[in-house]
Amino acid sequence: MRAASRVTIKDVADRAGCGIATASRVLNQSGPTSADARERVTQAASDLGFTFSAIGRALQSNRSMTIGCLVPSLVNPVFAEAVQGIQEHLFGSGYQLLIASSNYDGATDEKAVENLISNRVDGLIVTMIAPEKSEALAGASDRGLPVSLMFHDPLEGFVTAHIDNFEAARSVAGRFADLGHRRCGFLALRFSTSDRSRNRYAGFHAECRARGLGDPTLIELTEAEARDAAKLAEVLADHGDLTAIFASNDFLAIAVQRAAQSLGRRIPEDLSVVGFDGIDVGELLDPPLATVETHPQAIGRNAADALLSMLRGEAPTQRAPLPFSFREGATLGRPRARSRDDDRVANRPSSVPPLETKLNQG
Amino acid sequence: MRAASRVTIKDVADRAGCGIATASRVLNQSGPTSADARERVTQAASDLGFTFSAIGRALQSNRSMTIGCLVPSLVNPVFAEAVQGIQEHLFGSGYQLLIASSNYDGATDEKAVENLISNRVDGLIVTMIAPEKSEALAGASDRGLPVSLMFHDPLEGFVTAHIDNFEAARSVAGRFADLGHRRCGFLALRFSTSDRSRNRYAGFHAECRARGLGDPTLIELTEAEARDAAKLAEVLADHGDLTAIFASNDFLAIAVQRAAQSLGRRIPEDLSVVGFDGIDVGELLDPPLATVETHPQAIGRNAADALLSMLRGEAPTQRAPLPFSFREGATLGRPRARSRDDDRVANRPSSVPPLETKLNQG
DNA sequence: AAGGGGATTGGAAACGTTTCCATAAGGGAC
DNA sequence: GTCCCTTATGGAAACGTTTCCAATCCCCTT
Repeated sequence: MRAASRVTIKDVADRAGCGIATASRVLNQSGPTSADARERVTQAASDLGFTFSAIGRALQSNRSMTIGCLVPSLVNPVFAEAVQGIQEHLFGSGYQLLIASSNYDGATDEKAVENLISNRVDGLIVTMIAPEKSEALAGASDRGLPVSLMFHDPLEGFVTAHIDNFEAARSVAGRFADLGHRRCGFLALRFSTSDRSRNRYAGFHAECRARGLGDPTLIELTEAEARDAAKLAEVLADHGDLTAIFASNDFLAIAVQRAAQSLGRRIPEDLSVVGFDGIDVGELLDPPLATVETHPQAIGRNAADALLSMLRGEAPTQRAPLPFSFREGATLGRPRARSRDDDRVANRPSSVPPLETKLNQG
Repeated sequence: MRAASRVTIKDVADRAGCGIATASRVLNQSGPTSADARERVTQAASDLGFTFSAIGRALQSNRSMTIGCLVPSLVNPVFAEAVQGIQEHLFGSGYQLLIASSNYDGATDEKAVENLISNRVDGLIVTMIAPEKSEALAGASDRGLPVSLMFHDPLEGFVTAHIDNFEAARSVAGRFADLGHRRCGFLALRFSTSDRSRNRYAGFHAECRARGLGDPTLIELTEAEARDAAKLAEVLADHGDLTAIFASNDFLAIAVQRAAQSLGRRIPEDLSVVGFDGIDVGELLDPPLATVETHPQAIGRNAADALLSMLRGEAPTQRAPLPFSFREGATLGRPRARSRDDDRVANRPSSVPPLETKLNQG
């Protein structure tokens, strides 16, 4: 089948009875041409159904008009939406999107970046396991390839589209404190490989301290624990003293919510749960998940926008973090009134009545 | 910044003190070379950090090693997962994924395909609004470009990775009939532009008839109605006689579920709801959504696999539809026994106190 | 009428590969 | 010692563009 190999500009020129250069000028409107030539060339091009070969162009211009994008997985709606945001922002810019995913694997990550680079992308938009350790990424950036990060906190030498994880997490701790929670937990998956997760913990931790709650309990989950409701319930049971849990993402929060319910703990009466990301599903749950709402599509757009500006030759400038907001949901409430043996647990000053704080805020 | 423009194979050859051809042969292990030459060339290549230019290769081999993929939107997890499936199947094959999305717009669709084609992709994997009407797609296929469809039902001249929408929908109608439902509705969004939706309706309709239920009510929603809970509730109220609704996808089903609940109709006692796709969220709802469970990632893998086989030169062969299964959930039940004033109930069931619903839920 | 200038035009180089083909070198057999 | 064959090697073409530059053509000015 593979019929008449693609029609090239030479075919067009031949049919129009002119030189290649003229055909190129007409088709690109890139130089002086006579009305006559324009007529013949356009006619010939449409007769033949000619389209430019992006490859020929890329070779000669040394620009592929292609942008490489790497995310951990498209199954996670956060990343899928971000890519969609990039996609939409790029539409009409002439740039195409080459995409790769790593499945949260650091080695695949590195290889994928190398792949993208050897495809001669004009720029990169990535979310990696460890951008700060990627030699491929550093090398690319050093050689002048524009790079835009997504979700990562600011990193020396790169521009990133992100939300302020530290601040966002602080605000959650603040709410916990306002409501009178004293013993809070931070739940993380892949803690060691996610700068976002670590920064969220840092912010959460800082604010807990600042509000006199003492250090929150850091609970690191294995993949297995996160996936298996029974195991997660065990973990939860081990931390029965906690009255509020901040999960480093919504999926974890949802898992916690379900595991807790399966243990017979009511939410939020017995346990408050707050997630992070603000995926749509959260709102459909019963009770709806309280979470830090972010806008992945905006992150994608932002990253794409930053990259395009670099591609235009402008100096890379880090932009302000994107806004986040708190989605109230219904999984966050006051801790149950303490029983008498409460102080047994409390090694923290219980001097500040939660109610007061609350009032101050209003 | 844009430092020392990329190192080419010529640079490697120069440094190794040999000709370009030899360098190429060494690096590709594509011909006879002396141990000596091998040594010098590999050394030079690694010294210089050489990588092949995919563009140069593409130009000369007339193969871009790139596959174009078009889906309506990555925000819909069904498509995002399918793309992830493609992605994973392609990893290691040497092919890269160029991706585009149309936002459910037929014109964008067509343009996107043209874009991909002018990027000289070696093959296409697409889900379009109207593949049967796309000139770009037909043209590409005619010229011998391998094309793999996803989700679409079999279409003359193309290979598709799909599930049997007709059969799947029939099975839903069968369940409705088994449970004693007599008046069923089919809820669709973008009915006119979705062959999947139409085929599902066809199957549903056929089985309803076969089981003596009479024709199901076809309810076509506008985007606005689907998005706005209040409007959807109105629509639902207008069809108060229905005891079971089959929604053409899970998001619609979820919306129906919520709208019905807001009207005070209990699910499944007052209304049975079944969705389609089997997105994960459905299981988290209360009650969990009954749905036709499909596996988008498998569809993506399948499409990619079919495409790769065509790229290997094998004749395109349509494969069997992928399996689907029924996820029981808890939104499907027997219709309520009819009361005498049944027909009156149709509009505004204010008879049911919301509290009751609430209690039943606990 | 000749020269000059602007508007068009086409040849050819360059971009980075692969690969065909011819050449060179080395070794074994006569 | 010659010849032939095998093994290595490098030059050059081709892939589809864009663009520099020189050439041509026309028309206008002097």
